[in-house]
Amino acid sequence: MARGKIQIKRIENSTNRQVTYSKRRNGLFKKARELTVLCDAKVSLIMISSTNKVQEYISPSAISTKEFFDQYQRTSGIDLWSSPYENMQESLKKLKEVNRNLRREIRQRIGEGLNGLKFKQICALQQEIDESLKVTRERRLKVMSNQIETTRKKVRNLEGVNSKLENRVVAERDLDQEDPHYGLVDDGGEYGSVIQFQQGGGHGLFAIRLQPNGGGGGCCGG
Amino acid sequence: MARGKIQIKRIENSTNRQVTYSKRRNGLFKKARELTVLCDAKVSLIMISSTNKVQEYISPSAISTKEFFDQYQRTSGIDLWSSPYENMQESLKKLKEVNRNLRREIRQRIGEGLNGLKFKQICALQQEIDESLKVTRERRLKVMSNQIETTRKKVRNLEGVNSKLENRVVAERDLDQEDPHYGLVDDGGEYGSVIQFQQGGGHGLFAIRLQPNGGGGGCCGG
DNA sequence: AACTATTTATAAGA
DNA sequence: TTCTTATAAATAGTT
Repeated sequence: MARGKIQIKRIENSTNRQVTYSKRRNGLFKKARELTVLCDAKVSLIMISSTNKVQEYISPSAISTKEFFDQYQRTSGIDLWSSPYENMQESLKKLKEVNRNLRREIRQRIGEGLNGLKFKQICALQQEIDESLKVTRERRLKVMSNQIETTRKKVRNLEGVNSKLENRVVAERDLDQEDPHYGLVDDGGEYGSVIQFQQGGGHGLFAIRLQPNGGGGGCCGG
Repeated sequence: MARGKIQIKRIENSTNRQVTYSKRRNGLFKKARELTVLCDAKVSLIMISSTNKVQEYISPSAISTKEFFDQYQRTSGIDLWSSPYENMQESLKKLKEVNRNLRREIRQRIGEGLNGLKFKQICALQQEIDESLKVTRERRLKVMSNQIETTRKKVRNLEGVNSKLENRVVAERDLDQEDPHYGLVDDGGEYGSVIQFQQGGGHGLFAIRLQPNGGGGGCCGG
């Protein structure tokens, strides 16, 4: 199905046959796994190569172990059943093979081969991200505290200026009896908590209130 | 694998799941058949849909094997599992036990029993959280926008008051030649972006800048 | 074991 | 279910 269409008939070249078997076997296993997950189905897939190597996939939810082994035995290679001893030896071999496969699947699930993305790495990365989020949050806390302090100073300064100006005006008013009624417009604002942002970008500016314990900000908190 | 990539996870919509099962089942059967022919392999493929319909493919050679083995058992009457090779039986038992454990581990990794917490549930919960985070974020955006606008008005008001007061003072200065040097202290602050918080508590106040795309907030993105 | 030009499989929509 | 079709995946032949 690539670099040329092929006829579906036995591949005569042994090496090619082996290679193709290996590739397609993996493809088939993958498809079986996907079907299992996507469609909530149970799948049992057993393959025996022309060199008599057995590999199988069984969806985790599939059948009971006993049923599986019964089926497994029934579909196993024939000429190996000539005696109870050989039968057992073969069973051992196959069980070992199954074990290998199961282990591989676990490895894959843990992520040692899953699409090159290692689950553990992802976990580690997640932790790193969480950590740096924490650091960033604390740094932001500091910066913001400074900004708050700076702004408070500015506000105090501004209020001071206002006050002086007002005094000046009041003094003047006292002199010429006019009543300009200038003053601070107070609609409940608390200038002690004004925050000054000195940012250039046109990005959305946001404010959130952190919980007293300093929690907030994070997510998926661990 | 078409008209869009899909995640390999259970298809929640029942109809879609059925359709996909049907399509992929056929695909899998076809692949199994091809493998059988191309590589001279034996394949047993059994699928049980989520509606408990069973369908299977067994390569012709495997069928003969199966038949042969069934026949062998029927005619010989030999119980393959009660031979004199107890040590082997023991090994088999142990391997079965290991297999069971491995299977359980796989099931757990898939999430069907992980500490009573179902992985799927966790995923769903995560999505819910993400959704509500989004809603909350948008609501916050609105509130904050209002606060920003309110504050801008206040600042404009304050600036207007200052300006008038200054004019008054300048006019007065012009009259009496004094030089009080009053004025707005400007150390780079941009009053157009001042935000006024009208909150009572003594909690830490925080500001974060949202990304333009409104992304942020999410984590563990799936 | 990689690469890549092709062929297949298939998701979404009818 | 089946058909269509744009797109994702699988893989045959090659290195």
